[in-house]
Amino acid sequence: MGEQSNFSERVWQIIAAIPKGKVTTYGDVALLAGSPRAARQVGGVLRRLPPGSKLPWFRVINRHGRISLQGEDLFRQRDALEAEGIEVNDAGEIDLEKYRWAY
DNA sequence: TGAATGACAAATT
DNA sequence: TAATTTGCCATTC
Repeated sequence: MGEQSNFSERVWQIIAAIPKGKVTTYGDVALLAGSPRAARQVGGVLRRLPPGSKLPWFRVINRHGRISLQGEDLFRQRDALEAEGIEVNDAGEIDLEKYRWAY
């Protein structure tokens, strides 16, 4: 019971460390977690977060600088990002050059 | 135990 | 340049 895999633990810690007002990519989180080709699994971890999670999951976007979520979830993520000063256009795109977390 | 899943990314068309 | 396919692998069922 309770014992989570090392990968999920790492992902949670890394995402918790993303500064407010910055974003990072699924690929970078995977890299930092020690599994460079597990970007897809990072998304998997976030997808399974409980609704009330305090983790800043919304600071994670894809390598194109775009929000990967669709529908209502896309709007929720965009609003959360804009709420901390990050510019997001109507297509759900963010300027990675400007907001990327330099870890 | 194994097949299915998928909030990605790189390669190929 | 954009769309599609392929590779990837932790997790779930």
